[in-house]
Amino acid sequence: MENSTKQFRKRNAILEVLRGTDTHPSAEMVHEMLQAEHPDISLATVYRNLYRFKSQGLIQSVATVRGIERFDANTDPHVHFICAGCDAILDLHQIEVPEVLNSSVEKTSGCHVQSCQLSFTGLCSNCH
Amino acid sequence: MENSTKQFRKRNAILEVLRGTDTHPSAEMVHEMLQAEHPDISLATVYRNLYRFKSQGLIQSVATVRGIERFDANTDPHVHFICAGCDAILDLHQIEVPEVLNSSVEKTSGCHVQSCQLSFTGLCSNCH
DNA sequence: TTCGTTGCAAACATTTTGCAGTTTC
DNA sequence: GAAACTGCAAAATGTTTGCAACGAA
Repeated sequence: MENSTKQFRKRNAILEVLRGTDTHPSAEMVHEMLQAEHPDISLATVYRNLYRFKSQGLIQSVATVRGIERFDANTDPHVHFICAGCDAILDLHQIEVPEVLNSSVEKTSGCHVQSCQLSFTGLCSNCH
Repeated sequence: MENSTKQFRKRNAILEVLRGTDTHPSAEMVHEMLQAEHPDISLATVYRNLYRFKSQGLIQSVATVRGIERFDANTDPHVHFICAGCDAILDLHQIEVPEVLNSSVEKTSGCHVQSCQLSFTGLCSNCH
């Protein structure tokens, strides 16, 4: 399977859009961002491939804002800020994800921890 | 406005259901939990009142699991565990919400922070 | 020819809304 | 009578799926 063949051009374009942005877009935003290069791409294809990438661990879903799922090709644990004004999702690379707590959670709860999400909500600099 | 009058019986019942559980139910779960006492309650009423409570700050939406919003009448900051197996949401009272980071986030990002959410994902004790 | 990918349209699930009927003040 | 709450059904929204067509192996 060679991923640069025509067969996978659209699939790759979707992944590249996600990898080339830090806006944590929704399926529809990805679709819009592809219009210039792939005006004939269907929203169903975007959804299908986002689902596939997520299953493969190539991307992650970082939040659901106003009922809309938002995606991120950066699967390293990192912190997010979600703006209640404009629905922007920003990366907060300065803040550390408290994964050190994972074992503490497992001990006190009996749960098996796979991941840890930390996010802040408020108004971004454009909205306040 | 007396909240025990007949006019508000259903509204209060919805809030009481939420206050009496720690299962972080969805709108439909709340609706089901009300069937015994209020078999004639409509799902629209549940949705309308959940929206109202949320606007009033009486409840909060803690997560969207498989596209379904989940609610919590406990609005104190606390940590959640979300089970990928059975979709249960558990409170992790032992772990502290790192709100101390709020000012640090504000300084480094220029955002105005209103709240901070920390959650862990994995498998609960019933699912592993 | 077999398999995988796509576009389109239909289906689906969750949530919201318009409206008429009822209760409260 | 005005305002608020509710049930019902319809609408709206985001997402998934069936199917036929096409392209690659």
